[in-house]
Amino acid sequence: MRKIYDCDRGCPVQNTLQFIAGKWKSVILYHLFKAEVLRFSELQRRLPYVSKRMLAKQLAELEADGLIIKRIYPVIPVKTEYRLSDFGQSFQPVIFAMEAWGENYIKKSYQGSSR
Amino acid sequence: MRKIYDCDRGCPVQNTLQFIAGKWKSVILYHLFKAEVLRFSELQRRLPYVSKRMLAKQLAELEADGLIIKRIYPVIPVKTEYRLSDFGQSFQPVIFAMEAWGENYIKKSYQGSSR
DNA sequence: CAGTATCCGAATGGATACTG
DNA sequence: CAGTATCCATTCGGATACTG
Repeated sequence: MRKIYDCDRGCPVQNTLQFIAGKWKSVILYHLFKAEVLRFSELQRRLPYVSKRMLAKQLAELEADGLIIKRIYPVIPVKTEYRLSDFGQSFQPVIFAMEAWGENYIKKSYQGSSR
Repeated sequence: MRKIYDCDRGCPVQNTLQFIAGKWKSVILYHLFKAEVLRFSELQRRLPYVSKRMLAKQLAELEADGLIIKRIYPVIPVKTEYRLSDFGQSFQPVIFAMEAWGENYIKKSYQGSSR
């Protein structure tokens, strides 16, 4: 993902994936849809299994692709905030479809045998 | 993806991703939604930028997870067919949301400046 | 606080050759 | 045809230490 040479420009799904297929991108977007605004440390708390290094990298890519907006407050210690851009907002149907599937899956898993 | 230790069991999106986050899985599913049944070679033609090795691996994982069904015909040369299982079908809303986003993106890209 | 730099082992994935 | 096996370069990603 991200690289143009491994993306089929004619395939709609590929076009979508080039933006959200990063290892943790969909989850980051999901949390931003839920919370509107999140600081770096708040994202860390929501994704405890993701290293700081990876989180920073995924956020940088999302920002470079224009899905999220980073706001830095020049205070000490530094404070940053991340939120979805309009472009990022446009992925709502995709992320919410994932959420819906996952919620249904969890529900069924608790009711008895999964799938 | 795939590994339990990098999946937050409480996050719906993570639950979904553990099945479809493989590098080419969503695209494979997408083509199976479109075509119903596809042979290995037909999938290769639809994903020319994916190596045979990778395609086989992704298909094996999708089958192991129960999203697709593989049918082997004992003829020479061998013939195999892949199709979605009911479980695989359940991802339709997710895959179609990706398709819809991608189609809209492509349309806008051709109309003028992208995003 | 919010990162970045460096080191380094682990995993990824292409190319090629081989098989029933 | 539909894979699998092997080799090997590249990338990934964790741990740790450092910075404005």
